[in-house]
Amino acid sequence: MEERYKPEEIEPRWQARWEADQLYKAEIDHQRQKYYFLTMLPYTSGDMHIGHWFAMTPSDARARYLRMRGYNVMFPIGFDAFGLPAENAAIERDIHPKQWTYKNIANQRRQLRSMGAMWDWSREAISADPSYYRWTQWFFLQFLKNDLAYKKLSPVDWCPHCNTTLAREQVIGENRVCERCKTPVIKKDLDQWFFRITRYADELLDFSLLDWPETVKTLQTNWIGRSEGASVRFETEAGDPIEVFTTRPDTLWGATFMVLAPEHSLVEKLTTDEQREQVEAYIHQAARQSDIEREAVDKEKTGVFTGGFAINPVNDERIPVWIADYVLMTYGTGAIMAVPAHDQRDFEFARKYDLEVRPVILPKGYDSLDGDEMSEAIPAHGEMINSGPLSGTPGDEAFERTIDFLKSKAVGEFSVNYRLHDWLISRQRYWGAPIPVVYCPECGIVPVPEDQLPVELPDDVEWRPTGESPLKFHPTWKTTTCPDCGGPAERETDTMDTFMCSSWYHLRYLSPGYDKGPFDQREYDYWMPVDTYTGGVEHATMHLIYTRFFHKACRDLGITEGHEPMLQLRNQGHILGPDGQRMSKSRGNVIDPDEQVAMYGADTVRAYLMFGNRWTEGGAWNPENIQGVVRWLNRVWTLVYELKDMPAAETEAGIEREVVRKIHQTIRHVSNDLEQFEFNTVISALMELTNELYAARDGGKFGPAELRSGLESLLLLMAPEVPHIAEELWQELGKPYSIHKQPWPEFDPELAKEDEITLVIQVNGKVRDRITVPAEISEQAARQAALASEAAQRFMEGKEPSEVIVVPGRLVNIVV
RNA sequence: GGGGAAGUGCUGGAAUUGGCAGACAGGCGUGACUUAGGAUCACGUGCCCUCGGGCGUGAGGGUUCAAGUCCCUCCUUCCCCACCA
Repeated sequence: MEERYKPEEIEPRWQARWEADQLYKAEIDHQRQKYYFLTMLPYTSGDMHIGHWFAMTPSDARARYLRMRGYNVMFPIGFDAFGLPAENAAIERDIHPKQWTYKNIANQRRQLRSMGAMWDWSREAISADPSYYRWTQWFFLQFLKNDLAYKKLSPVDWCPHCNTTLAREQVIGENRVCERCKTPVIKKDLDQWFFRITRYADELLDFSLLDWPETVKTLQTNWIGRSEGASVRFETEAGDPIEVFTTRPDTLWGATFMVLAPEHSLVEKLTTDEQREQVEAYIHQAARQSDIEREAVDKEKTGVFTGGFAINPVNDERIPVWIADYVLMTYGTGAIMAVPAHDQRDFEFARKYDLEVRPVILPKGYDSLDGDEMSEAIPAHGEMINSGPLSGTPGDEAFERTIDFLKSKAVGEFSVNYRLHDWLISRQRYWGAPIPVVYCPECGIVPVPEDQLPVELPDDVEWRPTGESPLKFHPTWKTTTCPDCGGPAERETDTMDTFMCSSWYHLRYLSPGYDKGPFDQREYDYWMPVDTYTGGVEHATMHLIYTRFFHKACRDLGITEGHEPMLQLRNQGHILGPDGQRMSKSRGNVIDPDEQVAMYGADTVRAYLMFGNRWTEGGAWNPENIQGVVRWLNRVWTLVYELKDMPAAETEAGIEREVVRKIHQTIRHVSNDLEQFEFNTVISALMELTNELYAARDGGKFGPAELRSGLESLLLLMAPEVPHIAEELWQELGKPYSIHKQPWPEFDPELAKEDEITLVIQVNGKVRDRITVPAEISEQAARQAALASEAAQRFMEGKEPSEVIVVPGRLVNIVV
């Protein structure tokens, strides 16, 4: 047996053995407590970089630890394979998206295998496989059947030259031009599919069942953006209702004008002939500008008077109606009542266009307010003034009393508004799951019957850019017959948002080959919900909201059980390039895991990723610091091989006790830190134990038998983090295969206990002395020992202590 | 503008959650050993000092016997969202 540590020799060997033995296959076992450990699946737009390893290998270590603790752990993996980046990359390289994607999958699979993780490959799922997206389509049909999916007109960014929809990232620069042909992009209304996620907005705000990071909960809460207020019906002079949402109904009497979004449907009708030219010019410009460079924080408010007027329902006052781009069609109703005295945006607008500012709230500290004199809006709450019958209402009753007033006059009521919109799932793209619907001139929208799923994506399409959606362009694909009447019909040519595929992949892992449903109920009953989910925080508001919605919607359809799909969530940070910048090919700072594994071995890379940065923080990849891990593993390796040649020796009782103590302290340390996702201190604790074993050996008083037992404990604690070397050395010590089937070492608090401690002696909070005392020292004895300290006495300068604080086992502070 | 996270040696980072600041590593320095290896091993390494000690966790203030940790004000960096009515 070669004695040098050669990871390139041992790692592939053990990986092959583990796989041949199906060591990590997760099967239902009702005798054991299950643990579903999920890590976000990779997207297949290229090769993996070290950031994937940073996300996955610590998760693997924790999953392995739980397995050794006796849990029946499922740790599955798959590929998120549909979507626009794949399609674009394919176009760039002039290769079919499918071919390109599956080529990437093959390489990613190889890369993932080289990690030595405990993936259960028998549960692999790929979202672009027909056997997978058949069920993505099936979920769509369930939503459609139960009124959770609907169609409506919605604007998209459109390139008039390429004649195609553009995704947000394909619209570039301040002038918003098409990334391909540089033509200015326009908005175009298309009939698209939506999911009613807003129906679940309130439930999604409830995180009581979740052990999730506060940051993610806050991000989701803000994203959903619930605000309470009133919905109030204004009317145009012609009698058309203009519905308005306001969080400040108490300021209704101060509404001196209204503002509509330029896209609002009533603009056309309200606009008078004199104003028409100006209004149309503004609308045209706003359509181009509405999304431009929003970073321009203090952008000056602009707008145009329509010439039309509306009636304020609380006082029947006639107020002018303007349009302005600071009112968004996508929030609320696309129309606001403007109260310049109490809203800063309205105030700026009013001053600019010389509109009336009328104070109707008198906050504490003000005797009176004069609209002409004000220099900014006063948003504070307070007593209502100039408010007709409600004048004099105190601030804390203003909201409710106004609502009551609105109800009594039947012009408004309490209302809740959300920032969250319904989920637009239509994509005018090729590389996605086709939406399983046909359009029949006789029967309208007809769902494809479930027994005809999947609606397969054709391979023989022109996927190079032609100005048409590839599915529309296909000569025959969209031509079909109506499932209802049998007449000629056309297929929907849009595909589904790829977030739809990833909203339920954790369910497909349960039974990836199952063909009677999206998952096998037996597997669901045993494994679900996901116990731990790990991945990047960048998914906080998209994927992680969608998957929660998906689960809740499916629960209401009787498909899933429980209220949440993933109980515990932990996010890792990002690994940056050695230059501290985000890794990118153009910067040339990408760290390729293949190269690192070839250079150092997978175990070293794994351990370094855990050791080098805090997992939740990430940081720059430092090519020097990895040497510490290289040396550590070499030292462990050397120590195991040195054992063979060690002369027999008696171990001194004290030494053995010390090592055993260190082992048990390390068990506690490593166990706690793995539970807490604090991987850097896991590795440092293992290094400390290694150093302790070396020190004991070097003392010459540590016999081979004791060293062997110390090493066995060390290897067991190393098994989750560095699985290959642990397995190899475990075998070298003559222990039975596999170390990964061994139970986690038991922690014994008695054995971890220190006999002696260093008692810190402070005078007035400053450390003056340290003495070694028995660990069990009484408070009284500690106090006496401290007062007896010469150093302490010197600093007490003969004064009497006014107070002596004893922290048992730690320190004594003498206050004089 | 709103929200979130974080500021500790030359670097990555520890600190039992209010109790010895700098564990464990990297780097650097000095030395040992050399058939030179991706070496290895030993010792040292926050700053200042009159060698008693003094000062030190972004800045300033506060609470406390005791603050990296708690409170207030401010500064800096990174991330997310952005006219939210």
